[in-house]
Amino acid sequence: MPRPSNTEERRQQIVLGLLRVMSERGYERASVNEIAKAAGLSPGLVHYHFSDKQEILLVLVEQLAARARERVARRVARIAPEDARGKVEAFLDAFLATGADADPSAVAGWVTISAEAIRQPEVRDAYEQVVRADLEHLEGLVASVVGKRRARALSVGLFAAVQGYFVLSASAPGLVPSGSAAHTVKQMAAGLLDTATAKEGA
Amino acid sequence: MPRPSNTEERRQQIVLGLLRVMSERGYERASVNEIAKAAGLSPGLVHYHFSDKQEILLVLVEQLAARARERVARRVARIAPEDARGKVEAFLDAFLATGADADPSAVAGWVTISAEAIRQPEVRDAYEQVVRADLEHLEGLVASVVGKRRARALSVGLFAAVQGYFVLSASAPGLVPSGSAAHTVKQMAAGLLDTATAKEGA
Amino acid sequence: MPRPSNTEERRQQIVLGLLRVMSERGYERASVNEIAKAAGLSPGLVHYHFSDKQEILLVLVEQLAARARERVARRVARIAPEDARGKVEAFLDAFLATGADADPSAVAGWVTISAEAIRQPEVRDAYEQVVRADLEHLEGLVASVVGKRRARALSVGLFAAVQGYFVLSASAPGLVPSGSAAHTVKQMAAGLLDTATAKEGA
Amino acid sequence: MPRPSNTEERRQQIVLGLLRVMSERGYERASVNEIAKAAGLSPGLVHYHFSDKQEILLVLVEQLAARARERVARRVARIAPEDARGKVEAFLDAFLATGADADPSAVAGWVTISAEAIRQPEVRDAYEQVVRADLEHLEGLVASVVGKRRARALSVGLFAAVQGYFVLSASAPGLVPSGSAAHTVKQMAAGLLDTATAKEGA
DNA sequence: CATGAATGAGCGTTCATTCAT
DNA sequence: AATGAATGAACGCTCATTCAT
Repeated sequence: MPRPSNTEERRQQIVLGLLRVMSERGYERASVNEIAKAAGLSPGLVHYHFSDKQEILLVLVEQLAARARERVARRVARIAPEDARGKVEAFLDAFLATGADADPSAVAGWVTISAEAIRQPEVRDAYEQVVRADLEHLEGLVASVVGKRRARALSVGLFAAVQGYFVLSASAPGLVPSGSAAHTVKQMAAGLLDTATAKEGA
Repeated sequence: MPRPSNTEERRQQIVLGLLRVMSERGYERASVNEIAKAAGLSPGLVHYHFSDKQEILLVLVEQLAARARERVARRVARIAPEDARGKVEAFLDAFLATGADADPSAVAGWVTISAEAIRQPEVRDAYEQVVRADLEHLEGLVASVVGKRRARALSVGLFAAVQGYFVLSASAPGLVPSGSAAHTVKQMAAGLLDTATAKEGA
Repeated sequence: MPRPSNTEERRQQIVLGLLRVMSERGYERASVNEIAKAAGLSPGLVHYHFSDKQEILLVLVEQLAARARERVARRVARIAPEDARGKVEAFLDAFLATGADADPSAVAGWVTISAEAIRQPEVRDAYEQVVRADLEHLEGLVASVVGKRRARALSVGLFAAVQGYFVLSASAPGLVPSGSAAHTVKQMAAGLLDTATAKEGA
Repeated sequence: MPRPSNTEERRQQIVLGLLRVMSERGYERASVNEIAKAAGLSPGLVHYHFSDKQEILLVLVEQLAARARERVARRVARIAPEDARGKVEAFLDAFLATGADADPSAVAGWVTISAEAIRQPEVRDAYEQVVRADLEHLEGLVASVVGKRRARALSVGLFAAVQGYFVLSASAPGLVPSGSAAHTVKQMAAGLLDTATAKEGA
């Protein structure tokens, strides 16, 4: 009787090992040996479970995205169905109220992934797909407030603000007043939605 | 008669070589040999003019910052002294109206630098110093509109939006509607400033 | 009641797996995992049935030799007992009329084995033993025509030509006119045997 | 004043280092570290002068071929212009009278290259090109004796015999009677040329 | 100032072999 | 018999850095 497969568990360990090492040393400097050590495994095993280092990164992208989607879904679900603005705020809170402050290594990892997306086409594809999905979600929520025509640009703006807070909190942590991110971005959202609604009404 | 020093010219070439290579391959993968080739120089000369690879990066950070400061100064100077809101918009335009679209390699380089700032303390210090200076400038402009008390958080929010647009346009270029960045961020600014002014007035 | 042993069948599968992989990738690059996959077995099983990779190769050498011996025996048996020259030609046909053209992977495998024989003493021993047996067979046939004294050198020459055709057809396949090998080597044999017979008669 | 380039000298050392190590351990087992050691150089320098290990092999193929061409040219040049058969024999002597016996590592290297040609397309191309050039030379000499029509098949046969002697002397050295190779192949040549001439005359 | 050869540590990856099940 | 996860050494290759000229 063969030993029961523990492949998924091992892949998990390795992906989390990459996140840990990468958030401290970046992707290039996260050597496979260190990833293995962080995962408590032998170096050879990493390549038994992943065809190459990039594959680990791609799985990590997907996992971080899934975590975020869950957080968003949970928060948005709590909002009353007719409260369209509340859902937009819930979306933003999901990213900023806990994300940026609560899990610095995930934020650092995400910023690192953004930079890797610039030069690794496969990473870029994965990154774009994740961002596109998030954006479409947000765009839908925004459209309920201001209509479809203006939703795209507004949601990109709000999402950019979120990403920008990630970058600043990871790369220049001393400069972001603690706890201000969610509040400020929601204010931006309110301003954008008001303006757009007013125009729409005109 | 000693030949006139060309040190500064050489350093310039090398720094621009790094920017070029780095925007295509990232910092770690930008080998000194490639930097030298991009600069039209021999590899050995790079270490004659810089003590190590990181020093080139630090100079690049400062140069990109200086370029941005000049663009900002030029635009803000054109605004009527009493038009406080106009100056905020000029600041944002300086970063987004030309920056993100017009010089993709500088944007890619800046995003790469943000990620390197996460793990290289010296890079982080340089990055923070640059961001702090920009933020203080923006904060001053914002304070003229809404007062000192609220200026800090608002300016960080606007600056985050700018950084976020940089990241999105470098890492997921298909997703940012072309030309929308400056307009949207200025809308955000208007909303924030209106809200804050109203509160202040209250 | 113990299940009947399938050891021999498994060893067969593995040896043929090695031949398949080796003819495409060479011996060193034929990984045990690939051999197992080609054999339809699990990697661990390979080392259950063989102590190491080299042992598979040694068995393969013996099997390819056995195949060749059978082909030779079959063809030679068809020749009239008194037709000594006919037997020499039958021997050569056994190697070249079908071998080189009909089973490219066996030819590639044999050429690969020749090269491995240069550095692995155990492989060299196995290879030498096989070649010696073939040579002794051929030498016997040649001796019936020209006498024992000259048979050794002549049979080595003919055998060398056979091996040379193997190499050329495996390594530079475009250069050997299709179907010419058996004919040309038999012409060589005829020339050698004529000359030697004439000298012998003198 | 820069140091004068010694690139060609270094490349020579490295190529000869590969030949030495490869003739003892095969191509795959000839590690870059060992090649460097055999060449008296540091490991990193190998990749400074060659883009990869295969490039060293390709240069070696060309060098071994050049050596052989020179030996052939020297011997053939000594033969009287009208002595067509003598030139064929000189060609064969160039490969077998000294080659096989005198430089075992070159022979072992060549046999190794033949085997590598089976799986590395670039090696195959280089190998085929070398063999084609040699064959065309021999074919021209043979054609002077028997006419163009029969020359191709005969020259391939003789060349195969030469290659076969290389293989046997490298891989099963005990089985080739010392000094017999050149003599036997020349006998084969004589037989082939006689037969073909007779037919041609018919 | 400038060259480009040289160094050696470290990287991602492969792999024969072992072993718990 | 059989599985496939696990190991760790070795490989080809890259690279920041040094240095003789």
